[in-house]
Amino acid sequence: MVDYISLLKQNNLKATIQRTNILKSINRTGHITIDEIYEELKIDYPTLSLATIYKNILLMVQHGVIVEIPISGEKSKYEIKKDEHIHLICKSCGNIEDRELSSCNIDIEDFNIIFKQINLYGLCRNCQSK
Amino acid sequence: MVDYISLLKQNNLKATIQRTNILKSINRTGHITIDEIYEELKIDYPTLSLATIYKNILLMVQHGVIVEIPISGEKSKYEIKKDEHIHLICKSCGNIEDRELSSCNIDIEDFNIIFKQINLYGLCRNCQSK
DNA sequence: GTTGTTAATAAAAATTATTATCAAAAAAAG
DNA sequence: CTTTTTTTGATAATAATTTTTATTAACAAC
Ligand SMILES: [Mn+2]
Ligand SMILES: [Mn+2]
Ligand SMILES: [Zn+2]
Ligand SMILES: [Zn+2]
Repeated sequence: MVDYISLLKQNNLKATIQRTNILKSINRTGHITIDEIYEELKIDYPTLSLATIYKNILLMVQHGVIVEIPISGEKSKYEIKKDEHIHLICKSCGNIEDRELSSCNIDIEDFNIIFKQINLYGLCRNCQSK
Repeated sequence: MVDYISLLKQNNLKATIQRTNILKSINRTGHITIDEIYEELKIDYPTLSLATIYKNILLMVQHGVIVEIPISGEKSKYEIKKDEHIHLICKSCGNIEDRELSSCNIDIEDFNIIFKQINLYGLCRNCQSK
């Protein structure tokens, strides 16, 4: 279990109940859209405003707590910031799986890389056997 | 110079003046947003409708003429579909540069890759020396 | 405990982005 | 040339996102 309060404080953000709940949703699913967070949280927390989620997602991205994963043809998903890794995105079931970045050696000249975003689209193991 | 008429026909799309102009904009800039296409084309072609651009961009993506490049924190750009390559995206000047995919060896098990999307964010040569 | 100060939230409004509708124009087929 | 099909432009409708405003929560000073 992750300590969202410390995580937020480490990144100079106050640990409000809204923020910790957003992080809980993100962490539970691994990768999730803003709409999905809203749908999920408003069950237990009906007064929560969608605008608050947008605002806090943006804030937490800016403060490096979470990262955006833009996806071709659909809405961005968000995940807790962690060691760099790549995404295997299944075109059939939509599942997103994390994999080691080490399976991908990159050698670029004349460019100072700050961060990498590697999405591989295809069929997951499950969907291959159907 | 690219033959947009053949390109469209090869992909079972009729070569309208709107479509060839959209492709011309995309090709001239390499990578461009929908808004930028509209701003650019309406100078020479004031009656062109933004809805027509949205409609044709979607259609040309579906027919494999162009591809969407989703980018963290900003609007998607589009480019002519060509051999797979990676993108070097400068966080300072915003420039997008194509590079060979060969500089990146990928070795994944249990996943059937259909296509790859590799964006490297950082500083381009120009912006490094500032 | 009350006040003042600040920050965060919820609700509402405004703005922006995207998609749908449909008549007119253009292109293709016959 | 006439009919049929496709595409476009204009506009309306919807959806997504941002901004504004009013309310509430937190908390230290009095
Ligand atoms: Mn991930
Ligand atoms: Mn490119
Ligand atoms: Zn799958
Ligand atoms: Zn640059």
